[in-house]
Amino acid sequence: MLRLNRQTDYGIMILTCLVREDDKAMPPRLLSAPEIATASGLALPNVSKILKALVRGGILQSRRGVQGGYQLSRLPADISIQQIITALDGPISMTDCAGEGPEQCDVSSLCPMSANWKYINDKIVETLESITLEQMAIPGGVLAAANNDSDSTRNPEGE
Amino acid sequence: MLRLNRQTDYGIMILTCLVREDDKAMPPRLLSAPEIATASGLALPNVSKILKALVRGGILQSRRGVQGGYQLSRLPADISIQQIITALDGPISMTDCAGEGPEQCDVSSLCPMSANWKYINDKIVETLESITLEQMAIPGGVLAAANNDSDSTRNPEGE
DNA sequence: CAAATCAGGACCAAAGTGGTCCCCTTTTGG
DNA sequence: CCAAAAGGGGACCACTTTGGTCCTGATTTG
Repeated sequence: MLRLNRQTDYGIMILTCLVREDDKAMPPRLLSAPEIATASGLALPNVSKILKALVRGGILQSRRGVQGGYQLSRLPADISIQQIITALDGPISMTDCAGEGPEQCDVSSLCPMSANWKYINDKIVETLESITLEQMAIPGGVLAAANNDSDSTRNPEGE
Repeated sequence: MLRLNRQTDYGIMILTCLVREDDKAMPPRLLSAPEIATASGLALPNVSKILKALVRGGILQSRRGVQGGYQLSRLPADISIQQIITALDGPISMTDCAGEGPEQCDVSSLCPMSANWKYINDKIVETLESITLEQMAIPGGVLAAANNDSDSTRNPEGE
């Protein structure tokens, strides 16, 4: 089915919640895990686990202690879906052939597909890299961006 | 990791073997499961399972009985990677949101992402639909096709 | 009728995923 | 200086999925 795992799905949902919260409170403040759990409607332990992974992946910044919490480490327009998927699900690699490492197929003599898989993999990464969290956070945002600017993948100053 | 399962990987490998065998024996003959297992270097029971699924998915045709076997049901240029993946791994659907059925997110009120996911999903299906088995069967075939036919080529210095 | 061959599905071990919990460190404020 | 509020890092386990094999039945040929 080529499905990304539920943690990743939730993670993107959580991040879109953060974007909307930031829009509300313009001097963006830190949100604690319990607050984010409430806002997203998900269970706290799970939300907490996902938030930690997003920090490790460089998507979020955190502060400990009383009044601590999480915030985006970059503008929503500078965070791609690809980066989020990589943070929560590891690097995209459709097959072993398509991966980065030295893990060759053991049947590489029979397999002329390696370069082809790499190309396909790159194409998909490219697609996911071109979608930003900012677009994802508004209904129809991805489609609108695709219509407005069908050539270049990123627009300099959003909206 | 967004990886397709091993059956699918093997399936595509098997099909590229079939393409090459067809090229050898120009009046394309039926190949039995044991022959295909030998040609592909995979274990017979597993190859057999995959071949059956490919028949069910309309990629292969089969004939039973003595001298029976399998052959492609269309020309390699008319079989897309997308069709093969669908036959072996079900329809592509990155998230529940992106699926076809009436399976709405239960939190759809909080979730403006549904249309966005569908768009992303379509984009990936489109990519995989544009790659043919014929291209996949020759080393560098996909890249060559992409260079020749630059319908929507991205920046060459993209990397 | 026997042999070859595909069809369908049962079955099980192994791996992966999802979700929760625990204990530790950091920070703030009385 | 200590207690409370928060995040950090894993361990842990139940559940599902996947990978692979095998068995039984249906077709076809000679």
